[in-house]
Amino acid sequence: MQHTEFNDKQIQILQVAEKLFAEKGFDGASIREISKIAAINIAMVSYYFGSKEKLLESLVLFRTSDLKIKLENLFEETLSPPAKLEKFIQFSIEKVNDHKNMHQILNFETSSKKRILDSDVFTAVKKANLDILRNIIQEGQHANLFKNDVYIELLIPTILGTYFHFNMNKSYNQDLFNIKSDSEYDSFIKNELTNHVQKTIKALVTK
Amino acid sequence: MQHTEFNDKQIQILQVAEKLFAEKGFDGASIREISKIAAINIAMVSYYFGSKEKLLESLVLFRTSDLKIKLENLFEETLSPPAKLEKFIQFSIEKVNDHKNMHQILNFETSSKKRILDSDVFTAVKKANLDILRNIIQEGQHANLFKNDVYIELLIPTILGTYFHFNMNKSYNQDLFNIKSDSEYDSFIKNELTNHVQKTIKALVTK
DNA sequence: TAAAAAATTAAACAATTGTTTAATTTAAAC
DNA sequence: GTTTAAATTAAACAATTGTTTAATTTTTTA
Repeated sequence: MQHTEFNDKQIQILQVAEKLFAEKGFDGASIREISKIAAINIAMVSYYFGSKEKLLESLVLFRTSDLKIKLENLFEETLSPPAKLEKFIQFSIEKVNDHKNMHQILNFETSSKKRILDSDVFTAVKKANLDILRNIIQEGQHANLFKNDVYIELLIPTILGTYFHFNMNKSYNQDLFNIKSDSEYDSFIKNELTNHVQKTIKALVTK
Repeated sequence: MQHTEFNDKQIQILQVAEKLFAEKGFDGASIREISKIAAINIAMVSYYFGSKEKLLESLVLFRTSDLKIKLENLFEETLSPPAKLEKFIQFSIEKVNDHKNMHQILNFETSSKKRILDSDVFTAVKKANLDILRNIIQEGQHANLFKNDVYIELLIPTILGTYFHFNMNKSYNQDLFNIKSDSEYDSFIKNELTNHVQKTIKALVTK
């Protein structure tokens, strides 16, 4: 399946598969369960996608465009480097949180030694985002606002790692921060956590 | 299985299981494969542990003591708060990296909605470590070295999240940082990455 | 409306899964 | 040395897995 043209029923299957793969892992989610929840016959998965593995590949293909964070225009804007940096962090966390199920799947699959996901696309996306951040930092350095010894490549692990770690320990954090609902959790990420990361990175790079 | 007394053969099985669970996930690793690599009969797993799920529980029990980072004495030492903070970060990353397989399993299992791991032990360990960090920060605040508006609870996600994110994108990072071997990767974590996290946290909390 | 294509279904398929059995070997106890 | 317990084995077990079949229904095409 090379093109990204999926019909309604296929999209329905992909959405259920995304949820279950994220919740139970690729091996933990069965086609029968996916079919049941998606309210389709078991054979339809093979009919549409060929196999379970190809279903995963289709899902990745289906979501790939969403993963491409469009931040290029951010660099064009007439904002100060610190303001750009703030926005970069906010948008990054926001985007990743919007597609948390897909990222949960990718985090497992890319570190799993069972299946090899063609990661060229993700590598390209990651490198593109890194370049944007690099431009922001360098612009700030030329403006004499940022330090010159910033390890730019390690900023991304701190920005996204903070988010991922927070999300991977959801129930623990819900207890620790007294967060009761899922929407409240999302709100905490959008406000407190994002703010924390922004402060952290700015403290690190600002002169 | 309540006590932590495992014989040699049991430990052998647990070690292989830990490796395969980490590499392929709990559902992705089969008892037959574990048995084959551990060079034991398939029935021995049931004989010793009861079931595959209980094997996982035993594994968690087996490794739980290792997860308890003994940092209490660190707080006793006559070091400056910044030095203590540095050591806390170094020890934390070191310990987690030493038990990366176990943490890989736990990261997946605790966020999985399929099996519910009794996480009371981990919660206790996490809270104990958080208390140690809290003490260090507060000591630094009293000494007028650290800021007063530090969001202590969010420091851990940044410290460990940076590490986890770096490890979850191993092949990408090996390419990005031109790291060729596994030992070189460990060395990078021990030096560059740890140093980056130390700098980051210190920049955030230092006045 | 008739023919062709696509979609959907229930059933069967073979392979793999975790688990148990019952017999045998090894080790420990007396 | 005999008896008892523990360890180990190959085989069978039932359940679940992903996948395919072949028949049927629905939709599209002409």
